Amino acid sequence: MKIGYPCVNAAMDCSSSTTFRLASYSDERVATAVADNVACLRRMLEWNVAHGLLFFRIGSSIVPFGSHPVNTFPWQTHFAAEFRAIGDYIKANNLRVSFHPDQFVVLNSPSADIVQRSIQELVYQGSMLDLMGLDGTAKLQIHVGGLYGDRELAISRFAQVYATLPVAVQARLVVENDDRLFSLRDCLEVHELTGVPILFDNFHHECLNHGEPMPEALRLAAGTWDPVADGVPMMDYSSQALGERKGKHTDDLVDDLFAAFLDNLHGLDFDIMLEIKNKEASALRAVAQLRGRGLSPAAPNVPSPPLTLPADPNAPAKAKRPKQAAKT
DNA sequence: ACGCGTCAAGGCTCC
DNA sequence: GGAGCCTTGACGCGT
Repeated sequence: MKIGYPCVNAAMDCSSSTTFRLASYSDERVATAVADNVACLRRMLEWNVAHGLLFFRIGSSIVPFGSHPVNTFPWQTHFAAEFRAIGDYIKANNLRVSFHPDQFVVLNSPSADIVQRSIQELVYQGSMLDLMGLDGTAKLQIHVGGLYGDRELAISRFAQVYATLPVAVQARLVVENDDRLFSLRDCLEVHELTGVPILFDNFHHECLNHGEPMPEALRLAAGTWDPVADGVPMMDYSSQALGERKGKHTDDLVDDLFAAFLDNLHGLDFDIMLEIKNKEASALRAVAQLRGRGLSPAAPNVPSPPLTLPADPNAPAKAKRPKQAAKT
C-alpha cells in the first residue's frame, strides 16, 4: 500500500508546472520550462522518498502545450536522458506515478475534433511514461466523459473510441467514477466492454452510487485490475469539506474518517492518492496512520506483495467479455 | 513588489 | 442561448 498526493508539494520552493502563455510560444521557452519542471519533479520525488510517500501524480503540464500543434520542439528526444533518469529513480526507489489528464480529455464527445485532441493529449502524457521506461502499472486516469442526454450511448461511444486508441495508451488508461454523471456501476459497464480497469474514488462514490456498501465497491473496483499488467489497484481518497457544496474536497485529512475508511479494505491492497488540498501534509499523516496499523508503506526496493482478492465469481475481470447480467 | 485579471482545451446546471 | 461553475496554479500586465 502506497500513499500519494497530486502534482504539487507546498513545502517546496519549486513547481513542476511552470508554463507560459500560448501567445508567447517559442521553442526556447519550451526547452527552459521542461528543464525546470523535470528538475523540480526530481526534487519532489526525492522529498517523497525521504518521507515514505511512494505514490505521486505528476502534473499534466511538465511540457507546456505538450499535445498542442503549436509545439514543434522535439522535447521527446531533447530530454530523453532526463526522462530516463527520472524513470530510473522511480524504479530504483519502488515509486509509483500516474497522470490525470484534466477535464478537456473527453473520449466520448460527439465532436470528432475533441476526441482527436483528447487522444493526442493521452499520447503526450503516456509518452512521458514511456520515455521514463515505466511499465503498464504507471497509469493515465480519466473520467468516462459527458452524458449528452443518453447514458448508454455515451458509454458505448467511449468503448468505440477506446478500441481505436494506440496500444501504448490502452495499456495505461484507467477510468475513474465521478461524482455526478458516471458511477462505479457505469464504470463497471465500461470495464465489461473494454477491459479498462476502474480507478475507484471513495468520495465520488459517496456522492453518486447505487447503494453499494463501501467494502463491496472497493472489491468490485479492485477486481478490474490485472495484478501483473496493471499492478496494485489505485484509488483516490477524499472526504466532504464541511459546510461546503456537496462534492467539495476537504482541505485537510480527517484522521477519523480515513481510519474508518481503512477498515473497509478488509485486506485489499490499494495505492491511495489523497485528493486533499494541503497535499503532502495530509499524506504524511496518512502514512503515520498506516504505520500505526502495521500497514507500513512498501519500503524502497521491496516490491509490493502480489494482490490477493477475496473470492469473486466475476474474476478474472480483465478479459473482455460480453455484457451480461453479472452485475447485481 | 504586489495585486489581480486571465489563461488551449469541455460539459453540466441554472436562468 | 448564455452565464456561471467546476478547480487551480501561474503568467504577466498594470500599478
